[in-house]
Amino acid sequence: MPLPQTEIPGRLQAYFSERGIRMTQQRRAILQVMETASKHLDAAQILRKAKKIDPSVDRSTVYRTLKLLKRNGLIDELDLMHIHGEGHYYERKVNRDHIHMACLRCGKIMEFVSDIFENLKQQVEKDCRFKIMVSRLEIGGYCTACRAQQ
Amino acid sequence: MPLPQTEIPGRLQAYFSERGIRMTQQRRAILQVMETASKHLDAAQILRKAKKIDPSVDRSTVYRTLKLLKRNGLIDELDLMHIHGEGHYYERKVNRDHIHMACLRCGKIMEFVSDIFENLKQQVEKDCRFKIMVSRLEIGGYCTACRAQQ
DNA sequence: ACGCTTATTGCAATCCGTCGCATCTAGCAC
DNA sequence: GTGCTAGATGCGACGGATTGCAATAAGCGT
Ligand SMILES: [Mn+2]
Ligand SMILES: [Mn+2]
Ligand SMILES: [Zn+2]
Ligand SMILES: [Zn+2]
Repeated sequence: MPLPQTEIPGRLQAYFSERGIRMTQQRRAILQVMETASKHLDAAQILRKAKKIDPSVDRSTVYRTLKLLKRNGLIDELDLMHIHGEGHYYERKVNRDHIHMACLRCGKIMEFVSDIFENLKQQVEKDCRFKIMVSRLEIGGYCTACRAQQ
Repeated sequence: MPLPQTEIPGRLQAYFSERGIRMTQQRRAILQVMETASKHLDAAQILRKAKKIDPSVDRSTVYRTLKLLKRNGLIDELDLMHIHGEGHYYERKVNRDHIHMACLRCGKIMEFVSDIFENLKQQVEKDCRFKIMVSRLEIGGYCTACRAQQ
């Protein structure tokens, strides 16, 4: 216990303690990784980063914690159109939903916020009488640069 | 060779011969499964069904053929919000794109066709100057029935 | 501070998808 | 029909993700 772990708990840790979800050294490490990630980490990257904080973190704990975060709507799970293999990517859920676009040629990932997307979700809730908890729109295609060079 | 295999080739088989893609006994079986599927089969189900038509079909051939079909835009790959495990589901691509909704409580999968979805894709193509090849909108939440019984 | 209870963890076994390689076969030229 | 050749297949090995289980530790009551 080198440092007082309670300072700057971060939003994810705060959510855990509010909800009475048990906090462990391993979870603290994984949460910190997710909090500070610039974006779109896969499980292997998360494990590697978490091990740097707490070397005892095991692969299975990473998966279990990701599942927990997902269940609580704190992270989103993405395929990114499986551009780089079959695995999944994770990112901290932010205020506004965004669309992910993946270029099938150069592999670049782009994000896009759209009011029409919000309208669409409202339509689904109304017309299908379906209460939306999580949504994911992924698009594969060709980015401007790649279209230019054919 | 009990039956003449060339009759009623089906659209997928037709596409293959038009494009000069080699047709094998194993592919014929897998394509037949995809053609006749009512919907949303995972790889294990596809393998089992294909084996009934041609017992020699191997797991790896199923995956390789699914990848081929995907590359050619003939099938869509879905997560269905990972309601039943982490695997993927496959369905024959039809004329109009549709949204998939998965009930987090009863597991029911619903489909929905929406003009607003089409508008949204047009917006992405225009505003992001991105050429869309494939898109996938999946929504998790609660269906009418499950909302009723809370 | 200490002990109790129960959720969480690491580990090993297992399951599922992928890949390299030797063999086989579809499709074509004759 | 026969033989040729590139492409496809089955098989086995591999690597990533999941799960059961015994050991561990978080958090609470005292
Ligand atoms: Mn996926
Ligand atoms: Mn569908
Ligand atoms: Zn690109
Ligand atoms: Zn339901």
